Amino acid sequence: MVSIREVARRAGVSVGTVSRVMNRNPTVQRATRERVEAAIQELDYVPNAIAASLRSRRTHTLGLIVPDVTNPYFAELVRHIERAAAAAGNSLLLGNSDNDPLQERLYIRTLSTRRVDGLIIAPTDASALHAETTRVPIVLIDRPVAGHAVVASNHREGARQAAEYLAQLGHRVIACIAGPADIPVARDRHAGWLDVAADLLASAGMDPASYARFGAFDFLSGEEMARSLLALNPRPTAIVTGSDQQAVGAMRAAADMKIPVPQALSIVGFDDIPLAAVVSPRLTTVAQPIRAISEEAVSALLQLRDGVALSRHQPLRTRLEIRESCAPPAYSSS
Amino acid sequence: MVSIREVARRAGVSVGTVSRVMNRNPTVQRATRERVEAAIQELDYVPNAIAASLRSRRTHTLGLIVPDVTNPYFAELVRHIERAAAAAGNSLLLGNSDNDPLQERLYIRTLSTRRVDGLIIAPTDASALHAETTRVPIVLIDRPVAGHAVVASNHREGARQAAEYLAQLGHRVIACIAGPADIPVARDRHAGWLDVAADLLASAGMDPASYARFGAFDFLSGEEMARSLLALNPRPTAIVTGSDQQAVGAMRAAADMKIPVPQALSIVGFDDIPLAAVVSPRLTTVAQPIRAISEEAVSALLQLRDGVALSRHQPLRTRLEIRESCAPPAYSSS
DNA sequence: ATGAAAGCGCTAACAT
DNA sequence: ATGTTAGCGCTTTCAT
Repeated sequence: MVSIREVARRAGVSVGTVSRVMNRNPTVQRATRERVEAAIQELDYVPNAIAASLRSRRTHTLGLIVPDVTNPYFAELVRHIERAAAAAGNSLLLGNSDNDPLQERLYIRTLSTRRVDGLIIAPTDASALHAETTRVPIVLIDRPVAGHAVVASNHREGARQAAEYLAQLGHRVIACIAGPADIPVARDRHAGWLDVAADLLASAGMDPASYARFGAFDFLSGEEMARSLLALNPRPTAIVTGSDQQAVGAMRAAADMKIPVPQALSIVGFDDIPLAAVVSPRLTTVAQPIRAISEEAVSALLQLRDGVALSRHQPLRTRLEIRESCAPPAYSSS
Repeated sequence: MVSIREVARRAGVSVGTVSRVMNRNPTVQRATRERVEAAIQELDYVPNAIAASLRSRRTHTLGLIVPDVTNPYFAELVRHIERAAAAAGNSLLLGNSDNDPLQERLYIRTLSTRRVDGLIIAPTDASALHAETTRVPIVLIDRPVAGHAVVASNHREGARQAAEYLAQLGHRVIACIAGPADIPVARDRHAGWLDVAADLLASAGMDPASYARFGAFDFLSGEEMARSLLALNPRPTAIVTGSDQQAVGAMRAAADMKIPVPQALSIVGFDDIPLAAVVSPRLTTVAQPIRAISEEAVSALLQLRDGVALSRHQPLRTRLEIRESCAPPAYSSS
């Protein structure tokens, strides 16, 4: 593989000058620069970023750790973060924590070893971060952990929007399919549901807790929780879910139980992944500003890396995307 | 940041010995190794993989370039490849080509610069690979390009299975929703459909070409192509698609046009992503062995890196996953 | 505006 | 079994 020395020799300059050309140092004379560029072309020189990183202490590489790329929400996140990173001249090292704090910890180590310039993490569990005393700049996504910068949307407010919309439609028995009980994001959304549904349920003589389920964010789990909820008496006329995947799983359960959506059951999703707009009926859902989250996370990380003090982050606004999966309850008394 | 020298000093050994311990060189004595390990612990030493890579000429990093992580098929691929890479002690640098050959070429450059040990690419267009005279080992996924190793399933055979299944059910007017016309994978699947549908269509006096559409692999495109196909006279009673996403888009179009699936229209997907099993009706689809593909790609790449000559790859077998989205045609004459 | 040379933190070859 | 040391390919002072 051709090295910087050979380029220098060919262009008749010193290696320092070649380095300056590659780093766009404006002090090199135009003619010199052109000779060097020609030599680079002719030799098809592929600079060694490893050597550059060792010396400059910059890898121009960001690490991203997500629980599961297979979850469309995170897939969108990965895509936008990758794009933002690339736009700023950075590559992306990807880690899949599989919702396992141990894996997460392991990746933080591995990526630190690789000397990434910074880490973006959608954390699965606070402990991994708490224990880690790393010197790598970190920006969290979705979920705050004390002492770390975070970019997130207002999950509780989002779930509350969803529940309020259903209440306005006339629903009284509104159930909740939440994410894993140990994940704050899931708890926040559950809390948003409770803000609205607790009184409604209680005044009808029911225990709000019995109308909530906690489980994974995926299709299967959503389907199972819906089955359990739809077996309740009185049966809920509406369900607020913690993810679009759970919502689609719930639609599946309803179909199996011959409960028409939205005529006999209203369902609201969360995230607004592309799938939400194509299932039948089209899913009404709480849209997260995934792109804004991604871009803000990258720019915050880059600032951190450059030693800029971060201002406190404002939670980003969610937006209720109204489509077809909700309707007034069948026998609404209003 | 603490360096290997400090660890050596603390353990009372030379840096060479510390290096040996870290690289599991069996020649170090047990007692020595334990002293070194203790020092590593006490100092919370995070080795610098960049320096190690510069010297050893190994980055233990693989590059993966996919057209779009947001496509569930590729998301699954990323996940399995990441896992296989991690199991072999390698990290993963991810690039999203966005179906753009220029982007793809750019990523190949960037990752070469980063000195990845190898590259796994799901190519968008042959030209990017053909032009590139890189010295990095490359393994292709899904789609062959002359002169490169490839791991792929038998797309044509898969689509043929799907079409044959529909023919056996009694369908005669079987349409095709294909991927982009310039992508060989899409053409292969289209060819598999044609193998079965051409005669059927022709003997009924129709032009097979008018029952095929080419477009993107996503929901939206599938929906549009289905609309166009379902406006045909005679209307197709079945559709073979190029992806599960297109199939779900087609189901959406059918729902909008009040055409019940599978009673009046049968639909077969391709890939078998998790979504396929939860939509209503559950999607009958051609399953690709994503995990096998991923693992084989990684192990082939690792072998290439280590200078092992690769044996010719056998296309992997697809499997028709029969679920609920197909039925005999409504007015089957049989 | 450019050259010379030190050195980033490791590994690997060689020495003992 | 372990120490010593050159050097991986760059960037970055420091000279000039």
